[in-house]
Amino acid sequence: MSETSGAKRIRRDPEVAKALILDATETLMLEEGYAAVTTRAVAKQAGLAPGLVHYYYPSTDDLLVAAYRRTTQRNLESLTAVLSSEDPLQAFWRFQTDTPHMALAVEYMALANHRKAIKAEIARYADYARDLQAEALAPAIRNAPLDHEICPPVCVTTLLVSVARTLVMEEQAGISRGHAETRALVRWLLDRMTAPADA
Amino acid sequence: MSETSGAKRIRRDPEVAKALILDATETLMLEEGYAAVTTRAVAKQAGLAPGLVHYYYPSTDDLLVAAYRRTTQRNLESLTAVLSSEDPLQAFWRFQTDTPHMALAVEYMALANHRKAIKAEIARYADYARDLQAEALAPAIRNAPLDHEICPPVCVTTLLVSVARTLVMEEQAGISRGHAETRALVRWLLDRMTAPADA
DNA sequence: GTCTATATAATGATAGAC
DNA sequence: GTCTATCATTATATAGAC
Repeated sequence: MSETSGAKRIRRDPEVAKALILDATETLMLEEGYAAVTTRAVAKQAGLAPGLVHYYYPSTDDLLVAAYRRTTQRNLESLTAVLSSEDPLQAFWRFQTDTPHMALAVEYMALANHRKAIKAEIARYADYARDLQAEALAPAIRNAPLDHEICPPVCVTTLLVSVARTLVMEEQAGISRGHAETRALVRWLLDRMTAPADA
Repeated sequence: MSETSGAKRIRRDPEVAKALILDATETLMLEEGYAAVTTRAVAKQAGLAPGLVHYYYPSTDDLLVAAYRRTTQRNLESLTAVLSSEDPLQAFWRFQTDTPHMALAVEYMALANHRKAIKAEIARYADYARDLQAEALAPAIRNAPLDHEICPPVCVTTLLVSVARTLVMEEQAGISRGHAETRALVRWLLDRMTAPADA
């Protein structure tokens, strides 16, 4: 079929085209899951020709790794802002329970289990980020309900991320039992922990 | 190609064939993720012809729902055993941190986000199970470190499941930072909670 | 740099032989 | 009940025109 169905050829800055492709990849991962990230779907979502996706990202793994790295970069910037805010612990909780952010993180985690190229990338960043978070949040934990020996800062961040991840994952899956109570508990604990250390 | 490459036709009890198919589905989900559950892969794993899978489970959704229901049935039996054991809270934690069990649960959760037929099934069971767990574990929480008002039983089970899920998910993805400390903390808390109510 | 066209492989699902 | 053969669809990836 050689009917002139095609779109016009638009000359773009390579960085613009790549950004369009990565944006589309992210949208698809969020809305339909990582399995929906196919050459065609990405191209369609981005309004580009399928071939162009392969031009910039030869294989699907290349595309996914590039998308993950950009997300990581952005997350580190958000994290820096969070940790330098007035109430870092509360800001950290808000950041982790932000649905788009955490939902995307969950997709990448699921992806890590099944794409080796991504797995190494994810593990490296996750371990690094947890250390960074624990170190930076430590000063904000002024009034811990548990002894520092039994509950060091890395436990606090691990627990917060665990609960935030579960709340977001389950909400997306239509599960809500216990969520209101758990959110209330975390709010209560964070309020206590961030209160002046004299209660 | 009509070379006689084929396997012999073995007459089985339908229940046996179905069990083989569901076993293969579970194995694939655990080892390669839900995306690896294709008609052909399941048939190969089960040592059966691809056509037979569709004979029992016309569509892939039918297969996945059947597999999920069998898993659910087994989980409820395990849960009953856990809750009637000597130390239900500790047994519950061991059950939730059992890697194959939790890894499979995580795959189904990921699946729920992208297959509508499964989503309803999962949400229904998850909400039901959480209520069941909270109710049954309540008596075992003899010495809670936090007030019952701010941390009711449903919070305890939600938190335990959240942390167990994260530990298993992350370990599978090659992430380990903070895990040892968090496991130690949970052990410490569970020991306190299950101690005689007089400390 | 961008598009169309196509080679190749894998998928879900069905028809029909045994 | 089980298997083989096959169709229609969709995937990754590449070649080449513009």
